[in-house]
Amino acid sequence: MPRSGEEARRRLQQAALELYAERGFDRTTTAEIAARAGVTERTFFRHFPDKREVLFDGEATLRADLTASVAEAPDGLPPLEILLRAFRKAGRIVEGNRSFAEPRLAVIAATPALRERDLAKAAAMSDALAAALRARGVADRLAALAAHVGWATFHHAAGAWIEEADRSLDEHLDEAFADLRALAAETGG
Amino acid sequence: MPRSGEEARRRLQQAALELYAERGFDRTTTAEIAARAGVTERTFFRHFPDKREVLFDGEATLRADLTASVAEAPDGLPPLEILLRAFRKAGRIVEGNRSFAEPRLAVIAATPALRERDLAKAAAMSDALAAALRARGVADRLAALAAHVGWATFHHAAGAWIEEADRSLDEHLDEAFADLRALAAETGG
DNA sequence: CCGCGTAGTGACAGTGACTGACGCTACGAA
DNA sequence: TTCGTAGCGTCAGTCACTGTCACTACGCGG
Repeated sequence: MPRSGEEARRRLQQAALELYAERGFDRTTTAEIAARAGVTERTFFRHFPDKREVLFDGEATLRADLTASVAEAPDGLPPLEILLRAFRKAGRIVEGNRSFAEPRLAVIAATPALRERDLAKAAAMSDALAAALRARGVADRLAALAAHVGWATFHHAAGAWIEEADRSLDEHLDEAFADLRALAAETGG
Repeated sequence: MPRSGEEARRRLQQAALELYAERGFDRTTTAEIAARAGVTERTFFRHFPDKREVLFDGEATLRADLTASVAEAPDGLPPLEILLRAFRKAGRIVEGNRSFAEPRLAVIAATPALRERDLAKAAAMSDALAAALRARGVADRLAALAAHVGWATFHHAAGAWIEEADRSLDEHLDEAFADLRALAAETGG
């Protein structure tokens, strides 16, 4: 069949997303995904380590992009501002994949096993962002906290963007970070 | 009353923990766990929904205890203070299970699949604590934030308590929450 | 134009997690 | 004693995932 393995990879992702959305994650077999993509089950596992990972393929690239942005940010900015700029830049790529991101989020929300994987990815992302901040001289615990809260805020903004189609991801990002600042300004009680 | 299948359940947990620690999680089969516990593999899955869950059996009880403590706390206390008191009370039970908790943490830290489950349990715990706080009238987003941060702090204190045997869990809890207050008092940078 | 290495794949066998169904047995209540 | 039932054993089956080998289409140097 086709010489480029990248082609089969994309077909597998598309087929998996469709089937997960149609029948649900648990009632979809990897053999069915492979069949719809026009390959064998064995090829599925050559491209993806397991049945869940097929929905999280972009995470490694996104993580690399974000940490690179953090590293390149101008000096003198507070941690959350550095992160917001990185999110805005990466958001352009995310915004182009809306037709994939939308059903993807719905499927993840409906499947405990996928929510679990999503949490693990979020943790890995937080760790990577914290390391990138520390490399810029941000204090240890502050870097961890900023990375954690920052990613959670991005995650939240992305969800809001999916639900509210007519506004841009940037708008949702700005709003979410504004909410965060307001929340932090409250003196608790 | 049931014909004490609770006995088999405890033997299964003990056997699983031992085998995971000896050979590692991936190289332990559920059949081996069952054999060491003196039952069949089928019985393992009657007590636990999957191979991971056998290490997280106390979580539901702990969650119930904590949310009950939150509900019963006196009025007028700030959210984090309510949580700290709940953690102290629940900590007494945790402290009695040190011989189980110690190898358990080591195995979880060494196994990606178990770390994933651990994150999911933490998320469930945060949600439950946030709901308990909201039931007391704590504002929506503040409840979520306090629950999240509070549980993370408890988790951290429990880890420190495992590593440093000679000090009590209460001491570690107080120290962790003191650190948290200091961190919050810093005006960023 | 011709071998020749290699990346992507198909085919097949095998392991192990997990499920459903059925029957047995010990215990407790009537 | 009898009967209901909870816990368990046994067996068969599905499906996620892995190791291995052979094949085929290209890419490259000759």
